[in-house]
Amino acid sequence: MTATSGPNSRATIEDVALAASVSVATVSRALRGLPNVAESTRVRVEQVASRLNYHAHPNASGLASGRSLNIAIAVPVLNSWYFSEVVAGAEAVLPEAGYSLLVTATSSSAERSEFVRWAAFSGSADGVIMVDLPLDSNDVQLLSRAELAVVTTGFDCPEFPSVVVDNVAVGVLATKHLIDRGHRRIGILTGQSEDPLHFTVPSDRVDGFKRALLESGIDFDPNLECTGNFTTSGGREAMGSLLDLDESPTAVFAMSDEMAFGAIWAAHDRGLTVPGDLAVVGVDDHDMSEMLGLTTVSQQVDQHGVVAARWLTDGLGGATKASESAEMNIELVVRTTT
Amino acid sequence: MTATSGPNSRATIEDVALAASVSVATVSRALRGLPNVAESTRVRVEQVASRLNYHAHPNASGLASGRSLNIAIAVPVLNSWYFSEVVAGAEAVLPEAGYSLLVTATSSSAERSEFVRWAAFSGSADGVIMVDLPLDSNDVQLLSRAELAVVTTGFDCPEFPSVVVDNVAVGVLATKHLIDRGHRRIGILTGQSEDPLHFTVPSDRVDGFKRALLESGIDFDPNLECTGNFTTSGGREAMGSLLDLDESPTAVFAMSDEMAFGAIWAAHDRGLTVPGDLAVVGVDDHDMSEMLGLTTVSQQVDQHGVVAARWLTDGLGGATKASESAEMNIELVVRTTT
DNA sequence: CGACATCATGTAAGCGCTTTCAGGCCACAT
DNA sequence: ATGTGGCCTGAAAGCGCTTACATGATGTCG
Repeated sequence: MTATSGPNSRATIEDVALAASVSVATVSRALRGLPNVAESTRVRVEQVASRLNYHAHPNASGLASGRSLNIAIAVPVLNSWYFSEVVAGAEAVLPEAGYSLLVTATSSSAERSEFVRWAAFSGSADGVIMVDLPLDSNDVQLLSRAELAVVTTGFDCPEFPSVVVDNVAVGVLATKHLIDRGHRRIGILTGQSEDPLHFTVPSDRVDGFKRALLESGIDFDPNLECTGNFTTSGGREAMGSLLDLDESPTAVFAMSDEMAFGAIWAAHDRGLTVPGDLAVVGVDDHDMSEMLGLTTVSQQVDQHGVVAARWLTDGLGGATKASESAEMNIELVVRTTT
Repeated sequence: MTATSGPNSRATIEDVALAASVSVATVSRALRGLPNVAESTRVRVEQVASRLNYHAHPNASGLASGRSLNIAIAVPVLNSWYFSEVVAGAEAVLPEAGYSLLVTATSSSAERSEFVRWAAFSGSADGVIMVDLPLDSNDVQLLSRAELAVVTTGFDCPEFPSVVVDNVAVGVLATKHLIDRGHRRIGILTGQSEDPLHFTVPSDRVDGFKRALLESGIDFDPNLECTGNFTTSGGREAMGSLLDLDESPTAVFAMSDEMAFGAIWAAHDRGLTVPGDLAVVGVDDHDMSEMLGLTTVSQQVDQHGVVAARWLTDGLGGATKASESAEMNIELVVRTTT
């Protein structure tokens, strides 16, 4: 049909220009809504482009303009409820701004650094969202030097805008709730004990836990702290070991709903009732929490992704803001496990 | 440091060439492991490249070579256990082959078509994985014409290699198990009743269900079929309506674990015990299924993503196979809900 | 010892866009 | 008429790579 190509090969801007009897420059301007194009010309070009199924080749336009129209998101793992919510949130808003989402899982510190180098030097993405992957100073340096927009989620990074939650407040809220219910011997299920990534969420929540105890005059008992790795099975094991203690807790603060599920499971394993023998409060408001009646500190996780992505696209659009940080809301949802 | 650029801007192949005292062509060849490069030269180039933090600009190399080194994956939604497993599986193997993953959620038929057009004409990706998104003939045509590798997952597409499960067998397996346990009045929780996408998984599983009943001489009762939309809350509602029937079922086949969770919930709502008053079998082997003791037909979902991705990268690597289809294993995992 | 592969390297022509720069055209004021 | 400015458009120079193709330097063999 067209002068230079059959229907099989992709139409180029030149095909469109030829068919519309204008120059490639005009096609480029018309299709991108740039000013200084006569309305009649624009319409004609758009019609031809659509007829030819023309899509600008991203590599070519990216090379010429220096922009890739990609946003890269890095998460520790993909197949976990929390991270897939964040990714889904980001994915939901990026297309509106014309961006695509490159997804990478970086489970180790080495992989994270490799990702940072790639993001900083390859030009694959115009912006980066780091989810729960604290950056070391080298990472920060590389990312700052690159002409790259960066937003972090789940941890505060002074150098970049961050989407965060007040995790101390999360710990306080959950723990106070248990104390209000009359509990004095309260266990806590944390994330990793030793964290090579220096992820502060667990320690902040522990701090909140301790603060709430302190304010109520309850001594913190280190024996009641146990690591559940943020997983259901980890929570089950951790809770199991707490329940097998001579003086086992009557309530537990699990710092993720998944660990809370494991805690409930461990209680059932031992014939204990929830909340009769063990009260449980989690964090997240996981899809399954309502069904299980789990009391939890809700954070709208997908919104973390949405906010991070918006921040990036807005910044890229021009209004590059200084590094602020957005604090997301939390809310105690009381159900039947407390 | 280098001749043409400070440490802030990305190093180009020319910087490397200059620093290594060779031509850009040699750098290109050396770094990509092409033949006809002296070993000493290759080593030197690699050292310089590494020192300069050089990464080939993907847009530039993509434009020149016609390859993008991206794989695009499209799923109906991202924040669902099933799809995040598939995506995670694909993401896990692509980096090995040098590919990045572009993730898109296309919840409607219009979005799916838009994705197909984009994939076929933009050149953003060298390959595409369509997950549970049946293609219409127009989609197939566009994708075939584009020089694009395509793999489908979750449905059989004669034109492209497909990663599938024998869903009739799934239905038979689950239903027979319930019949073997002595149940005669068995309900079924299906996906959407009307599916604009022509997604055959639900109907195949219903077929298996009916076949198993037939083989045991049990009449199929349409009143016992209800739609749960593959979600926990949908399953709860659907199961609720079945349990409120005059002649309610003593067992139910939920065609996803999430709906099965909802079914268990609905039983608890009414003070019924599982499996005493209601036996439940699901499909998937969701992370949470073990904890809830759910009997289920397991399919290694993440492997679907792995197989699809490998197929793509292998094919792209040269050995482009004809459109075969890989049938993934299923297995009944008996736990305490039956 | 000259002819001819063989290997290592360089030269240069694009890949399909964006963007700067330089007109051409027309309306309007002078 | 002449000048002036505002619009619209086209020509052309890259963006940073890959990849024929050309070239020189070796080595091999009759």
